[in-house]
Amino acid sequence: MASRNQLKKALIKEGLRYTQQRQSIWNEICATDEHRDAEEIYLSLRNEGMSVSRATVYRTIDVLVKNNLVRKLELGDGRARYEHKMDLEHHDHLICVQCGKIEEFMDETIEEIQETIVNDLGFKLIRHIHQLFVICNNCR
Amino acid sequence: MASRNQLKKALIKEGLRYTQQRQSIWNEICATDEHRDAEEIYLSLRNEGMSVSRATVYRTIDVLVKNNLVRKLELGDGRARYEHKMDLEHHDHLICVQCGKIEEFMDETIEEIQETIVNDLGFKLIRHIHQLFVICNNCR
DNA sequence: TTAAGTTCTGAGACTCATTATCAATAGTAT
DNA sequence: ATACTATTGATAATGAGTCTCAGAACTTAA
Repeated sequence: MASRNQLKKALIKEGLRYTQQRQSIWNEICATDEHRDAEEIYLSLRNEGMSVSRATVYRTIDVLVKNNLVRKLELGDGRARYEHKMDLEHHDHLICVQCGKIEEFMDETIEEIQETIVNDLGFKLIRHIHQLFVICNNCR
Repeated sequence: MASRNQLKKALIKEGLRYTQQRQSIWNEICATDEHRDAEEIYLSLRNEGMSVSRATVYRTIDVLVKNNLVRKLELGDGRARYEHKMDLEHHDHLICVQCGKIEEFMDETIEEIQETIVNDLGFKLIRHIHQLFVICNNCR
């Protein structure tokens, strides 16, 4: 469920107004656990009769990403996918190179090793991308 | 050093001809350990007086990537970077979000855990992307 | 509640990396 | 050489994402 408060908090923090379009876009992203691109999100909204423009979808997603309500996934195919961050635990992704299905994984040991690698170099870890491209069980 | 034989082998495998342009591009990519984008590689070639077109640079890089002579890096900023794979050991990347500097890392344990995760799901690991976005020691 | 000021929105123009097109050129085989 | 095939370069096209700007929708002050 999309939280109205989380959205409002983010908008206030950015000095932006609370609008119907912004709420709809946030709702739409929270409506599924799929990993959709901006166009898919836009078309879903249009199908539901919402009147929003592509520009507003992109603009709003930017705000949501910046405020940690949404995660942007770059899979290297030129279209970013988005997932809401309502469920709090961090995870990374498995992507089937045949059917495109995306699943999630999380390994505490990997997370720790990453930190160690970065700290040992005297760097500071900001974020990471860890994607496993696979052939899934349905496609073998 | 760019290996002429490796290139020729790849071209034969693909049913393609050995040409001066293709050799120059392969040479140029092997000339440094930097992580350059297609435009930078193209401009270096032009600066050295080679006559190649952007189109040929892109086309040749595709062949090199497909045949494992070159690795393509997608950093999420819309420009792919390329590195030759002359030195055989696998590695992943650290990218400074401030200055853009790219370094390499490798951790055997992470590699093993990845395999385990994928195998336990009954999938087959094809390739992976593991990028640590950091603030490097120069930028802190 | 109106006027004045501000922010949002939508439509479409624009950007920029990459890909496609196609005529001219170069390589290959007979 | 001749005929055939692949390659190249110039440029047009593509497509995801961003920018622009005029009109719409809020907000605030009077």
